[in-house]
Amino acid sequence: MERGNGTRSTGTVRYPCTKCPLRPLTTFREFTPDELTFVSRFKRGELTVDRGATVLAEGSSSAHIYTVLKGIGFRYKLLEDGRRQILNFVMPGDLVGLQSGLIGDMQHSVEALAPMLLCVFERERLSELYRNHSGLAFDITWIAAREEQMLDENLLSLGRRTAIERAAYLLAVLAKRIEERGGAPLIPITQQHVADTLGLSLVHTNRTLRALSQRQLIQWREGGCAVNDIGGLARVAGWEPVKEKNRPFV
Amino acid sequence: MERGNGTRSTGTVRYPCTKCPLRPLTTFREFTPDELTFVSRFKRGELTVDRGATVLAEGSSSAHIYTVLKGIGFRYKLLEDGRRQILNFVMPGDLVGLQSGLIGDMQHSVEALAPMLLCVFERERLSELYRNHSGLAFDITWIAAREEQMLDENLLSLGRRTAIERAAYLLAVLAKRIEERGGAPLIPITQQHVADTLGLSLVHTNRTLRALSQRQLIQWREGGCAVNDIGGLARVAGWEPVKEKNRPFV
DNA sequence: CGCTTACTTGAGTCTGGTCAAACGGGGTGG
DNA sequence: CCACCCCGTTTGACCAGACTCAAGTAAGCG
Repeated sequence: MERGNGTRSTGTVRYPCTKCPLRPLTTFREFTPDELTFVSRFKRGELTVDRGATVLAEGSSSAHIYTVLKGIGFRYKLLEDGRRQILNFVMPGDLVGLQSGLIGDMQHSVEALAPMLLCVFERERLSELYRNHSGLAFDITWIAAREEQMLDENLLSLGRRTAIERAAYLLAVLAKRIEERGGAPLIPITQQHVADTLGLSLVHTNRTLRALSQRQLIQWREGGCAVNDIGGLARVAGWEPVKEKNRPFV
Repeated sequence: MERGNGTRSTGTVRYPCTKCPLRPLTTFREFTPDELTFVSRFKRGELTVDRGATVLAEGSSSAHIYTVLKGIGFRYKLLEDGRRQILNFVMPGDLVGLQSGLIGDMQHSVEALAPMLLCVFERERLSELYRNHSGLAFDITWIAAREEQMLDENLLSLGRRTAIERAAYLLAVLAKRIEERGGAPLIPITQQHVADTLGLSLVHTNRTLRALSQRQLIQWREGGCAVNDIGGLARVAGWEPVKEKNRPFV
């Protein structure tokens, strides 16, 4: 049950907000010049996190809030005896640490699945944002509500879908989200991650994934899962993907 | 699989914000006079919903947002074939319909478990709130983040807890939330609701609840579940209840 | 009194869990 | 260069927790 600790470093700012790698993507909305100026000052630095390293740990209360610029991570919780549940995955445009930023301390941990680059904001200045840029404040709430929707979907999955439906749903969603962000069609995940997301054992997860492979819907490779047919997966899961557009981000 | 449709009526305003039944509870924070004035104007009416009636339906896009004043409801989603998953319960102080208010349409339904009284706000005026009362805007985000935390816990439960742990966790949380709001120590729930929350079959839920009864932790009565020992349930679940204080609400 | 709703209980089945072992690729130290 | 090890994946055999089907009970109601 070894979980690496890797590197976690704050380097120089390589991406000023004016060159934010998110803005070109059609998934995301535009900023007004005014907002852009504010956000530029709001940003305090960048954080790089290696695969397997921890971004935020349960119980800690970070002074920062992050926006994912690159890479993929996952949020998870542990039970006393080590059972792990992955709650959701975070991708470019998602906020990390909002819960601790607002309520106090983190009730979950975040770990990088693929090398991540995060934009750092100071939690202290959040109220300033709320006071002076209600549009951005609105966006933050929007993002929180969107996360809530995803969690709702995940709960439906865990509670009422069969193993193969769950797996199909998970991979379809991940592939879609990666695709929307212009990423390669390879989900950098191990079967242990899938198991901990779906609430299944590793062995049964493996058999379930093989079943999906045999139906030509996915291929398992070194380094992750290649999705051949998002629509096919969605059909297995009984789920209808909806393309997301003009999503806000900060 | 019959699910009643009941009554859903908008009556006169019985509780002006100055006499809001939530404010006396220690769980909730105080308003500033300024905020109180604004919220009073923000409130557009009250909505009464019978037990079993629908507050909001999946797919609809309501022009309103609600705060629960009295009663208990639950949010749920359905799969094509009728499988139902209860996502969470809403209680006094919780916001209902925020997702549709921000993002567009509801991705889940809300039904009353015990007769509900809700405070009605217009979605249109939300941006006004964000512009002029950043404190309240902050609170709304706080509430959304808190809901996220609860969903995280529920996911952990569904994914990694055993049947009896899940049941104990659910009942402990519900009892605690009801208690904090000054309610009677009786959860007005049927075993079918419990089953649909825990992702279990009705039969297995029944056996699991009997096990909790035999351990003297709960008693099942006509009308719901009486919790004898929240701490005991929490211990079974491997969960630590944390008392919530000064929770914001709108 | 018959009907419905909610809870119980029994019996047999099956999905998914556990234990155990093996395989294959990549890295490392001898 | 090879032996060894580690990690992630794969497979088999067996077990158990949870599901389904079926039937029965008890309380509430028109």
